[in-house]
Amino acid sequence: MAETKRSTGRGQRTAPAEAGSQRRSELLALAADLFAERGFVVTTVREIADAAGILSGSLYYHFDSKESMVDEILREFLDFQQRLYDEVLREQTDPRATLTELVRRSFRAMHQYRSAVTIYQNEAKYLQQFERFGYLRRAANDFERTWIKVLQQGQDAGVFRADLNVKIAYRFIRDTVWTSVHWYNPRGRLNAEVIAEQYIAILCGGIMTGQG
Amino acid sequence: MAETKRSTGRGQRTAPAEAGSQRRSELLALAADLFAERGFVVTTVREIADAAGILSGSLYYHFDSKESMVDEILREFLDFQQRLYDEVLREQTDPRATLTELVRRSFRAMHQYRSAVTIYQNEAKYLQQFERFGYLRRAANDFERTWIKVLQQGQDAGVFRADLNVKIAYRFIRDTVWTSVHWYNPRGRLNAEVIAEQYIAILCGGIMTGQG
Amino acid sequence: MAETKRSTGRGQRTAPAEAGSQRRSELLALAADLFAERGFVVTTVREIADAAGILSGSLYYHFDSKESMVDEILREFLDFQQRLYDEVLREQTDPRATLTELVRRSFRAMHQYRSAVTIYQNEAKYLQQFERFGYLRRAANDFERTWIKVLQQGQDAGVFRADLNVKIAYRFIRDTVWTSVHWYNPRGRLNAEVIAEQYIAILCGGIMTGQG
Amino acid sequence: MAETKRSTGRGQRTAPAEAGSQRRSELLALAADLFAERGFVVTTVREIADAAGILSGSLYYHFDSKESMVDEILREFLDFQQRLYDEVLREQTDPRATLTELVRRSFRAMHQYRSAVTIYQNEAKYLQQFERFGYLRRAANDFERTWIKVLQQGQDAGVFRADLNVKIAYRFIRDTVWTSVHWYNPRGRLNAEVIAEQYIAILCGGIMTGQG
DNA sequence: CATGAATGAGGGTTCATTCAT
DNA sequence: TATGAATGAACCCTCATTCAT
Repeated sequence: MAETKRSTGRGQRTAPAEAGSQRRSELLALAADLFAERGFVVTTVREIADAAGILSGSLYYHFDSKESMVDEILREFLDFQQRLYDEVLREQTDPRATLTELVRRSFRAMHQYRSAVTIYQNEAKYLQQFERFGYLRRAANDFERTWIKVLQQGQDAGVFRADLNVKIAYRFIRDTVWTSVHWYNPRGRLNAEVIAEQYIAILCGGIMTGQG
Repeated sequence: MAETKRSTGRGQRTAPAEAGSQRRSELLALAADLFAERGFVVTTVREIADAAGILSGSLYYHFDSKESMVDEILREFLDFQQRLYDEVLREQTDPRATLTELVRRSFRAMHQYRSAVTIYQNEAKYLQQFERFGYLRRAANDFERTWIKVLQQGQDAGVFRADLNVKIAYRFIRDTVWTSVHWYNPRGRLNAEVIAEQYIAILCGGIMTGQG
Repeated sequence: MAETKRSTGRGQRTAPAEAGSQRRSELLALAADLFAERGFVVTTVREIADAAGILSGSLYYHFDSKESMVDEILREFLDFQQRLYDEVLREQTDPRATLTELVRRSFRAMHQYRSAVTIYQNEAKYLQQFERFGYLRRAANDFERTWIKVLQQGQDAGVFRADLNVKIAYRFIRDTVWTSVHWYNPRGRLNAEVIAEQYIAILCGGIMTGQG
Repeated sequence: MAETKRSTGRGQRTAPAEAGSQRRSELLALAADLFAERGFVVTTVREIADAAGILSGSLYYHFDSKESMVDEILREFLDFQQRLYDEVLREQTDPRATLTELVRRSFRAMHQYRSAVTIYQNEAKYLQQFERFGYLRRAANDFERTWIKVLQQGQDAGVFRADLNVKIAYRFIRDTVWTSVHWYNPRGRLNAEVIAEQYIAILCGGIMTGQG
């Protein structure tokens, strides 16, 4: 029953175990991998529990809901991402350096938070429809503003081509960079740094030699 | 779903209604829009039926299963895409022209088969795990071979930069082009042609002016 | 998941079968008996389904939730009760006659809506805590006002003893009358009419001044 | 609950802590309040533990089960009630005095064992179905016999009206008196004594022949 | 072509209870 | 005495699918 079930109006019932617990982190990592690999909706709490070697009900000792698991996974990544962007913007002033550095660090983030990034890519649209995940949209908007500002400044400074629509260029870069998480293999030959440099090369100079 | 859920193994009863029927196409279009908008797993047959103004059970007069609906949707798009690529390869010989034409027509396909493309982007990985959808993987491989060949030929001919890893370049282009379906608005200011040309511009020449 | 489960924001999803259906009424009667006999919380949807000879999931073709079943059961009874009271107030003007008639018809209602009355007695307090059932409190207040007005008028007219606190008297009567549903046996020797007359006898002999 | 849910049949391990312990009583009082306020089934052991500032598992050091908590609560009240009735019957011989005294002391008991009385009213029917609580039925029967005897004696003596069915009259009184616990507010204006006297007034005025 | 009613498997979640520490 | 983590059974509900009419 939607209504008569939970909302007894008694207390908050925050996540049972403290937010910092060891076990929590382990379980969260497991869940993140499954959500990334198979999809949030399709992954069952029983699968997560199986992966952890416990029963599904036991997960609820640590978490309020399956929902709150993704929530925690995504928030952590988004916070990290936010700090990372802030850092770059503080350190760099040159538009080109800023842009390449944003790309480089995005790839590094992708390497570090691989599952979270995948989940973000795949599930954000679905999750956004629920109030609880409104922050996903806000974060996306913040990131967009950051990139667009850099691109605009570079264009104004004559560093980036004037014939480019910054909005399109932004999407071009964003999609290109972040979608790679879908095939990026952290243990493969093509590590994050290599890919980043290749992407930067194409972005900055295109694929043509100039003599086509 | 016969395969993804029940897997009764009872063999494929042919779809009750003729494959070409009018009503079928309408229902398929409705389903495609919902699958694209909300996701295949999350879209219920009842939602599709609601959209069509009938009851969910009635859908089974037209289709074997929810599964067979996506199947049909994806096959149609993939066939189209195949023909389109064949065409380009027949018409063009110049690597640069081939590449730009592939991009251009991809955008055109995206415009025409918007829902199908979205579904393909979002659900292929999920659907591939079922035998019935093995052709998705095969199609992806075919497309990859096509692009890679073009890129390789261009690189061999000195038209495309030699320092690029063709595999990475391929993925770069593929992701960049096809992911745009997620935000492409067929009724927006930025129509498919405009975006295509901007993408081609970035791809070929990069975003730098050369004086950065 | 509380949030990601239902609220897709698509359409109302009103009770699947029309409100007036035959089968609905049968199922509702079954549910009412169980809710009355065993308690709302303790009665499982499987028990209801078992009683109806179907599977628990099938109940959801007819009803949105277990909650909506009680809702319907209670509303129907409350509406009836409301009409019944209105009728008495329209027909009678003499306080004593009004009061005895209210008692008589309450017993008749109890006979007719036995399960619903029991559910109301037992579960109202629990259900009221949920917004959806706010009308239970409102109905109770309405009924209270009706009785209190009658008692007050009778007291003002010198028909009812002046030393009685009307509020206490009201509760006395209400509890005495309605609680009897807990032991009333519709097929027993003591039928509703007999009990009603006895109760009226006790009540009137008690609250009358002797000169009514 | 060992019996109501698990029924492991493993026999009653004696409660870990001494039956008379201080902490036990505190916990029991807390539990009683919650059981009375929210209902036995609906109250979770976690809620009780929360109220006590400990974890739910810790309750099991003090008590065998949730079941054994109500058990203890109800037994204590029932014992008290039994002694109280015995007392009245020893002290009084006049039917009218006996009856009014029974009412008076019932209200006093209600005041003192408010939560226990509420629980008894609300949950006896549910709990009786479990063997362990068979004594609830026996106690109810004992009480009934007591009242009926008094009523019968009064009727035989010509003190109570002859046209009353003693069984109905008993139920009338019992329900009227005990149900008031549902709205009785120990800190309200209408204290137990006031209500008792009003109830006695109504009752006696009604059931007396006038020549008592 | 469509309805109405059902199936049956599974999903997320709850909760009394256990037990090693 | 209490904690922390888990168990396991049950619960409400969803949904693709079936089928007689």
